[in-house]
Amino acid sequence: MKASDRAYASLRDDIVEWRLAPGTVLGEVEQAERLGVSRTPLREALARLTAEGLATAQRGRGVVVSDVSLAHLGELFELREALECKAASLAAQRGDRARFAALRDRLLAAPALLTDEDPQRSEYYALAAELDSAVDGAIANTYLSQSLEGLRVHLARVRRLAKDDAARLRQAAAEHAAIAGAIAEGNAPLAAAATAVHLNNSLNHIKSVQIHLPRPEDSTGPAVRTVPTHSTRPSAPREASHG
Amino acid sequence: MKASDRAYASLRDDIVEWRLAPGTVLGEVEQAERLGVSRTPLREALARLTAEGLATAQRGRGVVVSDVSLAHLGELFELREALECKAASLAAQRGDRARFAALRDRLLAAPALLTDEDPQRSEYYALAAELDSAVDGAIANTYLSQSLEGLRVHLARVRRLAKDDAARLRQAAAEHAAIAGAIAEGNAPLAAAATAVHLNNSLNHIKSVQIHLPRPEDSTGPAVRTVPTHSTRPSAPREASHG
DNA sequence: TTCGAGGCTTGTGTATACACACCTCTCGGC
DNA sequence: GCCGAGAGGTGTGTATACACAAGCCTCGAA
Repeated sequence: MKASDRAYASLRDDIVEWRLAPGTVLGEVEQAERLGVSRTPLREALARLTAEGLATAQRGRGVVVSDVSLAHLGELFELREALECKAASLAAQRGDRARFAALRDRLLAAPALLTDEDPQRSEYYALAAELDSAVDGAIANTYLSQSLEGLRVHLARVRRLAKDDAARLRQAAAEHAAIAGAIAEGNAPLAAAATAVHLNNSLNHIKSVQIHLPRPEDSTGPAVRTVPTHSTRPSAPREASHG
Repeated sequence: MKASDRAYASLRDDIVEWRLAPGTVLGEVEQAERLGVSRTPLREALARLTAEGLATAQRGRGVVVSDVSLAHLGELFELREALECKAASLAAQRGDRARFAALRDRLLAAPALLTDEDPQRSEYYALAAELDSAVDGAIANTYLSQSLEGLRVHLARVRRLAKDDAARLRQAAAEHAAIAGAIAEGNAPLAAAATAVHLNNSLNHIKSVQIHLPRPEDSTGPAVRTVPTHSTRPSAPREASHG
């Protein structure tokens, strides 16, 4: 594997797993030494992270780990609603119904996975990822799939804010099952609606749990895509409204 | 300005303006010499292009200008519908109504801009860009704005396929005016619907004009985002269905 | 004591050199 | 005559050195 790939994967994991906190300055020399690569591949890794929105290039200070805040969370979920509702709708039109029916049944049985023996809930999250993957395959749209993929990186990072308890995960499993069921029935509007419901509940859950976040005022500006030379709006985002 | 920025901007323009055709191999040494920069900043430029989806990294052959085909166009417009409908909806909820009312009126008067003295239709496209910009400002969502911005690069490239005539542009202006009007009224569902109508008409227009495209079979795989190591699906996309 | 200017230090931006991998062409063997 | 292996060449991947810009600390003057 290329050194730049290793550096990218390592930094990406460190950010998603919160080993690198938001606001951390990613000095080229420092990170290059830490990861055991030279500055050239590290710069490529930083460029990819910046393009993905996990890091932000700041004038003079170099690249810093991008901020995550409740304010940005509303924005993130608005984009998520746009993409995932569309994806669910397309999957309902094009997907393999049997596959989604099977996923629905497994999701309905998911509460059994939430045992004390799996504190990481890895089995549950694997099942949710399987649904994501099935939707990806069903929509047959590279642009949309890759946008979703880019979004999921941010969502994995945000998951640490959610502090999902067993009750919430049971509810989420039911919501996922509803989505899978709607897709299995080929009911596109229902699939989109079920997705909207699920996202709304997810966001409300995170908001109810996480009232305060570190550094809500220092907005380094989130980014979900490469932005050539683009304005980073410092204003406060409004309340997200789903409907 | 940094050399990498210059290289990026230059290559980006060359691709969007079709001076670099799809499938063109962007050799590092060759392009570095052509643009008068060293390989290091050029590699950064190529990485940004690849992240944006204008170029695709191919194993062994380096980076090539990504392909554009009618098949991919349907996928692109599906993503566009997801993002722009959401954006229009949010703008209707949050936008400055007077601003959009003014835009609506100017768009209704836009057919007067389509004179023979402006074969590039630059005034018209500037007005359309102004609507985009107003929506961007109104939605107050950095994630969504940047996703839209990334999309517009591809749309500018595709515009060359559209061969918009005056009749189509007059119709498009009316559709844009409908969108602006719905936003001005604060009617979110109507704004989304008007956007869906406009996109559907745009896509159908392009399809009706461009039946055949160069190299529809050699699918180098489009990408609208950075993709770490991601599957490029070779299958043919289905018909886009809007509504 | 405070403000400003200048030098130092740190870090990014760029160029270039080197290593390695893959592709290709050719030659030899079957 | 065809297939395979090896050598050469092209091009990417990586490391490193150098230049420059920005920030900071310090020293001097008001």
